[in-house]
Amino acid sequence: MAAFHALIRAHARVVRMLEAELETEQGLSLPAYEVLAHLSEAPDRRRRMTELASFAILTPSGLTRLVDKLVRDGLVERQRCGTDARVVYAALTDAGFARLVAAYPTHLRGVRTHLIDRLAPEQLDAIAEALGPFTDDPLAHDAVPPGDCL
Amino acid sequence: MAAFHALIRAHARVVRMLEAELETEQGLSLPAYEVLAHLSEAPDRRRRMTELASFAILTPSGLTRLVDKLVRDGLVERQRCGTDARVVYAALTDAGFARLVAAYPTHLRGVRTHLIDRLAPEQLDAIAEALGPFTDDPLAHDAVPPGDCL
DNA sequence: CCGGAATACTTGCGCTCGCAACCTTCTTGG
DNA sequence: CCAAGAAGGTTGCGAGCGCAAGTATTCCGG
Repeated sequence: MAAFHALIRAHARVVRMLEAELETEQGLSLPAYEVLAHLSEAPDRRRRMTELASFAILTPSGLTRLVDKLVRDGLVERQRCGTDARVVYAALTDAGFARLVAAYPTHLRGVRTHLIDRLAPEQLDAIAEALGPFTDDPLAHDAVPPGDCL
Repeated sequence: MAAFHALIRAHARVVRMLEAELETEQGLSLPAYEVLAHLSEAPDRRRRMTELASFAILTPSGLTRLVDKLVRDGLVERQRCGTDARVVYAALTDAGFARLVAAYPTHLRGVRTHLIDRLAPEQLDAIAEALGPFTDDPLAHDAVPPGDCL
Protein backbone atom coordinates (compact mmCIF):
# COMPACT_ATOMS: atom_id res chain seq x y z
CA MET A 1 0.00 0.00 0.00
CA ALA A 2 2.95 2.25 0.66
CA ALA A 3 4.01 1.46 -2.88
CA PHE A 4 0.67 2.66 -4.20
CA HIS A 5 0.84 5.96 -2.39
CA ALA A 6 4.42 6.49 -3.44
CA LEU A 7 3.43 5.75 -7.02
CA ILE A 8 0.62 8.25 -7.30
CA ARG A 9 2.38 11.03 -5.42
CA ALA A 10 5.67 10.65 -7.23
CA HIS A 11 3.79 10.58 -10.50
CA ALA A 12 1.87 13.72 -9.65
CA ARG A 13 4.98 15.65 -8.71
CA VAL A 14 7.19 14.59 -11.54
CA VAL A 15 4.54 14.99 -14.19
CA ARG A 16 3.47 18.38 -12.91
CA MET A 17 6.99 19.75 -13.14
CA LEU A 18 7.62 18.24 -16.53
CA GLU A 19 4.38 19.61 -17.91
CA ALA A 20 5.11 23.08 -16.62
CA GLU A 21 8.53 23.18 -18.22
CA LEU A 22 7.43 21.65 -21.48
CA GLU A 23 4.46 23.97 -21.71
CA THR A 24 6.28 27.22 -20.99
CA GLU A 25 9.44 26.47 -22.95
CA GLN A 26 8.01 24.57 -25.88
CA GLY A 27 4.26 25.10 -25.85
CA LEU A 28 3.56 21.40 -25.76
CA SER A 29 1.58 19.39 -23.27
CA LEU A 30 3.07 16.16 -22.05
CA PRO A 31 0.46 13.98 -23.79
CA ALA A 32 1.12 15.88 -27.00
CA TYR A 33 4.83 15.30 -26.68
CA GLU A 34 4.25 11.62 -25.99
CA VAL A 35 2.14 11.26 -29.09
CA LEU A 36 4.68 13.04 -31.28
CA ALA A 37 7.50 10.95 -29.85
CA HIS A 38 5.60 7.73 -30.38
CA LEU A 39 4.77 8.65 -33.96
CA SER A 40 8.39 9.49 -34.69
CA GLU A 41 9.39 5.97 -33.74
CA ALA A 42 6.74 4.29 -35.86
CA PRO A 43 7.24 2.99 -39.38
CA ASP A 44 6.45 5.77 -41.83
CA ARG A 45 6.01 7.96 -38.79
CA ARG A 46 2.36 7.11 -38.47
CA ARG A 47 0.06 5.03 -36.33
CA ARG A 48 -3.55 4.05 -36.21
CA MET A 49 -5.60 5.99 -33.73
CA THR A 50 -6.39 2.87 -31.77
CA GLU A 51 -2.78 1.87 -31.44
CA LEU A 52 -1.90 5.32 -30.32
CA ALA A 53 -4.65 5.37 -27.73
CA SER A 54 -3.91 2.00 -26.23
CA PHE A 55 -0.27 2.83 -26.03
CA ALA A 56 -0.90 6.28 -24.75
CA ILE A 57 -2.31 7.62 -21.58
CA LEU A 58 -5.50 8.67 -23.28
CA THR A 59 -8.84 7.11 -24.08
CA PRO A 60 -9.92 7.09 -27.71
CA SER A 61 -11.99 10.19 -27.28
CA GLY A 62 -9.20 12.04 -25.60
CA LEU A 63 -6.86 11.04 -28.37
CA THR A 64 -9.24 12.26 -31.06
CA ARG A 65 -9.30 15.70 -29.49
CA LEU A 66 -5.58 15.81 -28.98
CA VAL A 67 -4.98 14.85 -32.59
CA ASP A 68 -7.49 17.51 -33.62
CA LYS A 69 -5.34 20.05 -31.88
CA LEU A 70 -2.11 18.71 -33.32
CA VAL A 71 -3.64 18.83 -36.79
CA ARG A 72 -4.72 22.43 -36.23
CA ASP A 73 -1.15 23.20 -35.25
CA GLY A 74 0.14 21.44 -38.35
CA LEU A 75 2.16 18.89 -36.40
CA VAL A 76 0.33 15.79 -37.58
CA GLU A 77 -2.10 14.95 -40.35
CA ARG A 78 -4.84 12.41 -40.67
CA GLN A 79 -4.60 9.77 -43.37
CA ARG A 80 -7.32 7.36 -44.32
CA CYS A 81 -6.76 3.74 -45.00
CA GLY A 82 -7.55 2.37 -48.44
CA THR A 83 -8.50 -1.15 -47.44
CA ASP A 84 -10.53 -0.28 -44.36
CA ALA A 85 -12.33 3.01 -44.46
CA ARG A 86 -12.89 2.96 -40.74
CA VAL A 87 -9.32 3.34 -39.66
CA VAL A 88 -7.51 6.62 -39.47
CA TYR A 89 -3.79 7.10 -39.30
CA ALA A 90 -2.16 9.94 -37.49
CA ALA A 91 1.02 10.83 -39.35
CA LEU A 92 3.79 13.10 -38.19
CA THR A 93 4.43 16.06 -40.50
CA ASP A 94 7.86 17.56 -41.04
CA ALA A 95 6.84 20.47 -38.87
CA GLY A 96 5.76 18.03 -36.19
CA PHE A 97 9.06 16.23 -36.34
CA ALA A 98 10.94 19.51 -36.11
CA ARG A 99 8.87 20.51 -33.13
CA LEU A 100 9.60 17.23 -31.45
CA VAL A 101 13.32 17.62 -32.05
CA ALA A 102 13.19 21.10 -30.57
CA ALA A 103 11.33 19.90 -27.51
CA TYR A 104 13.43 16.83 -26.92
CA PRO A 105 16.19 18.52 -24.90
CA THR A 106 13.70 20.16 -22.58
CA HIS A 107 11.95 16.90 -21.96
CA LEU A 108 15.14 14.97 -21.47
CA ARG A 109 16.51 17.51 -19.06
CA GLY A 110 13.27 17.49 -17.11
CA VAL A 111 13.15 13.73 -16.77
CA ARG A 112 16.76 13.77 -15.71
CA THR A 113 16.54 16.42 -13.06
CA HIS A 114 13.18 15.42 -11.67
CA LEU A 115 13.44 11.67 -11.79
CA ILE A 116 16.68 10.08 -12.90
CA ASP A 117 19.06 12.18 -10.84
CA ARG A 118 17.07 11.51 -7.72
CA LEU A 119 17.30 7.74 -7.94
CA ALA A 120 20.03 5.18 -8.00
CA PRO A 121 20.48 3.31 -11.29
CA GLU A 122 19.34 0.05 -9.78
CA GLN A 123 16.20 1.75 -8.53
CA LEU A 124 15.45 2.94 -12.02
CA ASP A 125 15.92 -0.55 -13.32
CA ALA A 126 13.66 -1.94 -10.62
CA ILE A 127 10.92 0.52 -11.51
CA ALA A 128 11.17 -0.15 -15.20
CA GLU A 129 11.08 -3.87 -14.65
CA ALA A 130 8.25 -3.82 -12.15
CA LEU A 131 5.97 -1.33 -13.89
CA GLY A 132 6.87 -2.08 -17.47
CA PRO A 133 4.51 -5.03 -17.81
CA PHE A 134 1.54 -2.77 -17.13
CA THR A 135 2.16 -1.13 -20.45
CA ASP A 136 1.84 -4.14 -22.66
CA ASP A 137 -1.44 -5.66 -21.55
CA PRO A 138 -4.10 -4.25 -23.73
CA LEU A 139 -3.06 -5.20 -27.21
CA ALA A 140 -1.22 -8.39 -27.81
CA HIS A 141 0.19 -6.82 -30.95
CA ASP A 142 -2.03 -8.60 -33.44
CA ALA A 143 -0.52 -8.83 -36.82
CA VAL A 144 -1.93 -5.88 -38.69
CA PRO A 145 -0.56 -5.58 -42.19
CA PRO A 146 1.34 -2.36 -41.93
CA GLY A 147 1.65 -1.43 -45.53
CA ASP A 148 -1.84 -2.02 -46.80
CA CYS A 149 -2.79 1.62 -46.93
CA LEU A 150 -1.66 4.59 -48.86
CA MET B 1 13.88 6.68 -19.50
CA ALA B 2 12.22 3.30 -19.62
CA ALA B 3 11.46 3.81 -15.97
CA PHE B 4 9.73 7.09 -16.73
CA HIS B 5 7.52 5.57 -19.39
CA ALA B 6 6.69 2.64 -17.20
CA LEU B 7 5.82 5.01 -14.39
CA ILE B 8 3.37 7.15 -16.28
CA ARG B 9 1.71 4.29 -18.12
CA ALA B 10 1.35 2.07 -15.09
CA HIS B 11 -0.02 4.99 -13.17
CA ALA B 12 -2.55 5.78 -15.84
CA ARG B 13 -3.80 2.22 -16.03
CA VAL B 14 -3.98 1.49 -12.35
CA VAL B 15 -5.56 4.79 -11.44
CA ARG B 16 -8.11 4.58 -14.23
CA MET B 17 -9.35 1.21 -13.03
CA LEU B 18 -9.41 2.22 -9.40
CA GLU B 19 -11.32 5.38 -10.14
CA ALA B 20 -13.89 3.53 -12.19
CA GLU B 21 -14.57 1.02 -9.43
CA LEU B 22 -14.59 3.56 -6.65
CA GLU B 23 -16.87 5.84 -8.59
CA THR B 24 -19.45 3.28 -9.61
CA GLU B 25 -19.52 1.31 -6.37
CA GLN B 26 -19.08 4.08 -3.86
CA GLY B 27 -19.68 7.35 -5.65
CA LEU B 28 -16.28 8.72 -4.68
CA SER B 29 -13.48 9.99 -6.84
CA LEU B 30 -9.99 8.83 -6.00
CA PRO B 31 -8.82 12.28 -4.88
CA ALA B 32 -11.89 12.53 -2.65
CA TYR B 33 -11.11 9.17 -1.12
CA GLU B 34 -7.52 10.19 -0.56
CA VAL B 35 -8.56 13.35 1.23
CA LEU B 36 -11.01 11.52 3.45
CA ALA B 37 -8.44 8.87 4.24
CA HIS B 38 -5.81 11.42 5.07
CA LEU B 39 -8.18 13.34 7.33
CA SER B 40 -9.14 10.18 9.17
CA GLU B 41 -5.52 9.64 10.13
CA ALA B 42 -4.97 13.18 11.37
CA PRO B 43 -5.27 14.32 14.97
CA ASP B 44 -8.86 15.39 15.61
CA ARG B 45 -9.55 14.20 12.10
CA ARG B 46 -8.77 17.56 10.60
CA ARG B 47 -6.03 19.26 8.62
CA ARG B 48 -5.19 22.67 7.32
CA MET B 49 -5.95 23.19 3.67
CA THR B 50 -2.33 23.80 2.86
CA GLU B 51 -1.17 20.63 4.53
CA LEU B 52 -3.82 18.70 2.70
CA ALA B 53 -2.85 20.20 -0.62
CA SER B 54 0.87 19.63 -0.30
CA PHE B 55 0.29 16.10 0.80
CA ALA B 56 -2.34 15.48 -1.80
CA ILE B 57 -2.25 15.26 -5.52
CA LEU B 58 -4.00 18.58 -5.88
CA THR B 59 -3.03 22.22 -6.08
CA PRO B 60 -4.55 24.59 -3.54
CA SER B 61 -7.26 25.66 -5.94
CA GLY B 62 -8.14 22.13 -6.81
CA LEU B 63 -8.33 21.26 -3.17
CA THR B 64 -10.64 24.17 -2.43
CA ARG B 65 -13.08 22.92 -5.01
CA LEU B 66 -12.86 19.35 -3.86
CA VAL B 67 -13.51 20.38 -0.28
CA ASP B 68 -16.41 22.49 -1.50
CA LYS B 69 -17.93 19.37 -2.94
CA LEU B 70 -17.23 17.27 0.13
CA VAL B 71 -18.84 19.93 2.29
CA ARG B 72 -21.91 19.96 0.05
CA ASP B 73 -22.09 16.21 0.49
CA GLY B 74 -21.76 16.56 4.24
CA LEU B 75 -18.57 14.53 4.45
CA VAL B 76 -16.29 17.26 5.78
CA GLU B 77 -16.78 20.68 7.33
CA ARG B 78 -14.68 23.81 7.38
CA GLN B 79 -13.41 25.16 10.68
CA ARG B 80 -11.68 28.46 11.21
CA CYS B 81 -8.65 28.93 13.35
CA GLY B 82 -8.89 31.22 16.37
CA THR B 83 -5.32 32.44 16.40
CA ASP B 84 -4.87 32.96 12.67
CA ALA B 85 -7.95 33.97 10.79
CA ARG B 86 -6.37 33.07 7.48
CA VAL B 87 -6.15 29.35 8.00
CA VAL B 88 -9.00 26.97 7.38
CA TYR B 89 -9.26 23.44 8.65
CA ALA B 90 -11.04 20.70 6.81
CA ALA B 91 -12.53 18.34 9.36
CA LEU B 92 -14.02 14.92 8.75
CA THR B 93 -17.64 14.59 9.82
CA ASP B 94 -19.14 11.39 11.18
CA ALA B 95 -20.90 10.90 7.88
CA GLY B 96 -17.59 11.37 6.13
CA PHE B 97 -15.93 8.80 8.32
CA ALA B 98 -18.75 6.34 7.73
CA ARG B 99 -18.46 6.89 4.01
CA LEU B 100 -14.75 6.27 4.15
CA VAL B 101 -15.24 3.04 6.09
CA ALA B 102 -17.77 1.90 3.52
CA ALA B 103 -15.45 2.67 0.64
CA TYR B 104 -12.36 1.17 2.20
CA PRO B 105 -12.96 -2.43 1.08
CA THR B 106 -13.54 -1.39 -2.50
CA HIS B 107 -10.37 0.62 -2.58
CA LEU B 108 -8.31 -2.05 -0.88
CA ARG B 109 -9.56 -4.71 -3.24
CA GLY B 110 -8.81 -2.50 -6.21
CA VAL B 111 -5.26 -1.77 -5.16
CA ARG B 112 -4.75 -5.44 -4.52
CA THR B 113 -6.04 -6.77 -7.78
CA HIS B 114 -4.65 -4.05 -10.00
CA LEU B 115 -1.28 -3.49 -8.40
CA ILE B 116 -0.21 -5.67 -5.52
CA ASP B 117 -1.18 -9.02 -6.98
CA ARG B 118 0.69 -8.25 -10.15
CA LEU B 119 4.00 -7.61 -8.50
CA ALA B 120 6.39 -9.55 -6.34
CA PRO B 121 6.71 -8.36 -2.74
CA GLU B 122 10.26 -7.21 -3.26
CA GLN B 123 9.16 -5.20 -6.26
CA LEU B 124 6.58 -3.43 -4.12
CA ASP B 125 9.22 -2.67 -1.56
CA ALA B 126 11.54 -1.36 -4.21
CA ILE B 127 8.86 0.96 -5.57
CA ALA B 128 7.91 2.25 -2.15
CA GLU B 129 11.51 2.88 -1.27
CA ALA B 130 12.43 4.50 -4.55
CA LEU B 131 9.39 6.71 -5.00
CA GLY B 132 8.57 7.38 -1.37
CA PRO B 133 11.04 10.26 -1.00
CA PHE B 134 9.17 12.22 -3.66
CA THR B 135 6.30 12.59 -1.27
CA ASP B 136 8.08 14.34 1.55
CA ASP B 137 9.87 17.19 -0.19
CA PRO B 138 7.61 20.14 -0.13
CA LEU B 139 7.05 20.77 3.52
CA ALA B 140 9.76 20.01 6.00
CA HIS B 141 7.07 19.69 8.64
CA ASP B 142 7.61 23.01 10.37
CA ALA B 143 6.43 22.99 13.89
CA VAL B 144 2.89 24.28 13.70
CA PRO B 145 1.19 24.35 17.06
CA PRO B 146 -1.55 21.83 16.50
CA GLY B 147 -3.89 22.68 19.30
CA ASP B 148 -4.03 26.43 19.03
CA CYS B 149 -7.42 26.58 17.40
CA LEU B 150 -10.88 25.75 18.45
C1' DC C 1 -26.94 -11.49 -50.47
C1' DC C 2 -28.78 -9.56 -46.40
C1' DG C 3 -29.42 -8.17 -41.61
C1' DG C 4 -27.38 -8.07 -37.08
C1' DA C 5 -23.14 -7.79 -34.40
C1' DA C 6 -18.59 -5.93 -34.08
C1' DT C 7 -15.03 -2.41 -34.95
C1' DA C 8 -12.98 2.33 -35.51
C1' DC C 9 -13.44 6.57 -34.65
C1' DT C 10 -16.00 10.88 -33.42
C1' DT C 11 -19.04 14.12 -30.84
C1' DG C 12 -22.35 16.02 -26.92
C1' DC C 13 -22.07 16.85 -22.47
C1' DG C 14 -20.37 17.75 -18.20
C1' DC C 15 -16.95 17.55 -14.68
C1' DT C 16 -12.28 18.31 -12.87
C1' DC C 17 -8.54 21.01 -12.22
C1' DG C 18 -4.49 24.29 -12.99
C1' DC C 19 -3.03 29.07 -13.59
C1' DA C 20 -3.30 33.72 -12.55
C1' DA C 21 -5.55 37.24 -10.22
C1' DC C 22 -7.82 38.51 -6.01
C1' DC C 23 -9.08 39.30 -1.07
C1' DT C 24 -8.03 38.88 3.57
C1' DT C 25 -5.11 38.54 7.39
C1' DC C 26 -0.59 38.29 9.66
C1' DT C 27 4.27 39.99 10.04
C1' DT C 28 8.08 42.96 9.82
C1' DG C 29 11.00 47.05 9.14
C1' DG C 30 11.29 51.78 9.88
C1' DC D 1 2.11 52.62 14.73
C1' DC D 2 1.94 52.21 10.00
C1' DA D 3 2.96 50.91 5.50
C1' DA D 4 4.91 47.10 2.52
C1' DG D 5 5.23 42.49 1.79
C1' DA D 6 4.32 37.65 2.75
C1' DA D 7 1.14 33.88 3.57
C1' DG D 8 -3.43 31.30 3.36
C1' DG D 9 -7.43 30.55 0.74
C1' DT D 10 -10.76 31.40 -2.84
C1' DT D 11 -12.54 32.51 -7.55
C1' DG D 12 -12.71 33.67 -12.98
C1' DC D 13 -11.47 31.58 -16.71
C1' DG D 14 -10.49 28.18 -19.80
C1' DA D 15 -8.30 23.86 -21.29
C1' DG D 16 -8.32 18.82 -21.02
C1' DC D 17 -10.53 14.67 -20.98
C1' DG D 18 -13.71 10.58 -19.78
C1' DC D 19 -18.23 8.49 -20.50
C1' DA D 20 -21.94 7.39 -23.21
C1' DA D 21 -24.19 7.83 -27.42
C1' DG D 22 -23.83 8.34 -32.37
C1' DT D 23 -22.06 7.42 -37.23
C1' DA D 24 -19.79 4.91 -40.63
C1' DT D 25 -17.81 0.74 -42.16
C1' DT D 26 -16.72 -4.12 -42.08
C1' DC D 27 -17.52 -8.89 -40.75
C1' DC D 28 -20.24 -12.98 -40.29
C1' DG D 29 -24.08 -16.40 -39.97
C1' DG D 30 -27.70 -18.14 -42.59
